[in-house]
Amino acid sequence: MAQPGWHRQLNPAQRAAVENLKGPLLVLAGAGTGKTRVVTYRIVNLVRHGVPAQRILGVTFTNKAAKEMRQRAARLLGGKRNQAPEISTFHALCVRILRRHITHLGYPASFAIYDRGDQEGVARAALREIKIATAELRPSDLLYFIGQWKTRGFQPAEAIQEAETDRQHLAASAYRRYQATLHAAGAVDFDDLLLLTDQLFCQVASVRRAEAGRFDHVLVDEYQDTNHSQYRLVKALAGGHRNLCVVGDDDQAIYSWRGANLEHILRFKVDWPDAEVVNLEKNYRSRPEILQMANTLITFNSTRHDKQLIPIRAAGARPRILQLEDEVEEARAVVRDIRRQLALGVRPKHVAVLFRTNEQPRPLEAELRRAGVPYVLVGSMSFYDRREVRDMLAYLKLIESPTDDVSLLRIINRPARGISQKMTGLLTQHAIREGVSVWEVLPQADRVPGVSRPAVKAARDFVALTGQWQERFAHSRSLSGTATELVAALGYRDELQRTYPDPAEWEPRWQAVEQVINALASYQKQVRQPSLRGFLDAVAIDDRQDSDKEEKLQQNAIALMTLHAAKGLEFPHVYLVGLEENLLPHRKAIEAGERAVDEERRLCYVGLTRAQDCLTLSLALTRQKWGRTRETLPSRFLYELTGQADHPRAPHQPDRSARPTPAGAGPA
DNA sequence: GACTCGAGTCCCGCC
DNA sequence: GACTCGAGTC
Repeated sequence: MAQPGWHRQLNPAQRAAVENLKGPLLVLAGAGTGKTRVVTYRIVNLVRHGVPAQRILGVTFTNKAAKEMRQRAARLLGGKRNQAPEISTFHALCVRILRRHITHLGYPASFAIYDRGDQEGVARAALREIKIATAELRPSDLLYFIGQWKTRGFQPAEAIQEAETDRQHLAASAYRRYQATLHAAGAVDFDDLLLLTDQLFCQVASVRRAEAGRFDHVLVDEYQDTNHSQYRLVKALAGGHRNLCVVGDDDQAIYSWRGANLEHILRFKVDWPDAEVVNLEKNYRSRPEILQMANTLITFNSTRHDKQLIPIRAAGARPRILQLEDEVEEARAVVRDIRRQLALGVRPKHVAVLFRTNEQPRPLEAELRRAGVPYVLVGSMSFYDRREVRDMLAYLKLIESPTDDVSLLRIINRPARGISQKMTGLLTQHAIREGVSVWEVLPQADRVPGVSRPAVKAARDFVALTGQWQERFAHSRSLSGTATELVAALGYRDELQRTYPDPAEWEPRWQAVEQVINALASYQKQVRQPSLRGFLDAVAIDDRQDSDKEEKLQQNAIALMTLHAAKGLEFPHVYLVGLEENLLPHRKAIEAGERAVDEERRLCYVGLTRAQDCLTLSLALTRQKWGRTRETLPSRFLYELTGQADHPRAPHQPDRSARPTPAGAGPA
């Protein structure tokens, strides 16, 4: 068979990964070794060899990755829509599976998906119900514990067994309550999407067979980031045909804190003994000087597949290290340098500033604004946190799933309709006692002791109103049109104007409402069979149709983002700021011990390997922390990556008098 | 029950 | 520095 043109563009290792089509395959791909290209070409090659595209499943972790892969595959396959492979994130895949089969687990098919804000409400209520003072355990702490358990696959019963400290015991019993509340409300949280799908596959063999039977080939990107449930899902989906290809890099495992287990990629050969292994080491992205730093740094980690990134590109500039007085000076120096590059003709979109924590970009933003340099802060999802947006979504959620108590309680008196907090409290308590949702109590509010007559009427009116809009949405030909009518009928705009007389206050809030409707409009334009539930699912799993962030990234602007958000991306010019002890590696990681610091080192490694041509590292000698100026210490990673640390694993002795002279360090 | 005020704590990262 | 929480006050 004649080889298509792209075949010649692959090196032997890549070709092996693309051509070996049968059975399990592990592709260990370092940073910048053409991983995405290999996955996409492999899909294309499968289709060339007669596998129907829709029988191929590609799984990624982020929507961005899924979108990119989908677009590339479509381009190479000639873009026939009915010929598209199924490429989605783990979460999107699970939502689709659960929508079809979740009734087996006793949840309604119209289950709501709770986001972080909703979860906090449920957590708070759970703590209150079992009489745990928030001083002992705050809702956010509880959610942290629950997240830890869920991403490791623990049900409440197992969590109770597993609990050691007092706090863990409290949290474990609150977890049981929390889960019961979700179940009663017909709702699931984000982690449940994976957990329940796994549970479904275990308990209902016919469902597992049906879902696994939809595909002949499964490909998984970033396999080193799979958690317990994801690992089991992959096994369940690929166990029959065994045509499983996983791609990953153990040196880029940076998500253990959300349950990712490096073991999964390290033991792939044990799980699939007949697996072939392909190593991709040739790096097409970065200059050798950058790779040398990255290679040197990562050897300080002990548990890893021993491999090196081999540079393909010609020599370039040596990475620089800037040392500044404080974080404001650091921001100034970085922005000054960026402007210099821009003046030389570098395009803004080719520059990224990377940092460890979300408080770091503040001074950078200030400097960039002052300098008039266009920038985009990637990953801060403030829009969907806004009160007005959450109100609108709560209305839509309630219309879609009336048993969703969190949404109901959010808007039952917004705009004010005479159901006071006290009345709501009585209704909620009654619902808990009866073991039903608040929605079911409302029509019989008169039977609840203490509820006033006007409140009874208001409750009934509210039920009627919701029912009416359920009807209208059910028969709606334009979701955004109906939503516009809903907002008008609610008098939401008047309410905003009443609450915030100053136009500077209410206008942006009103615009937020309009943006929800815009998002709905763009959703129904993009999807073949739009539904309210489909829109809410997309919003919940972050598959934002209006994703203006991404548009901005395409636009010509400097990208500001965390190291975690930068994974998978590349830029000609990269600035990695804040290379200080307690920041990178983060204080919490240092306290947690060596393994956690290893993950920080991988995080730093991810940052270094984002750079194609120019890499600049920086640190500040002092930094504001909680309102006080504190002295900092240079990051141990600076000593390691410049080859100034003893090897391997020299005990790190932070010492201000023995400041490193990291090559090229000095004021800008 | 709504309010102020001071103490104590603090967000590391995200689908 | 910003935020939450609980004590204390009206």
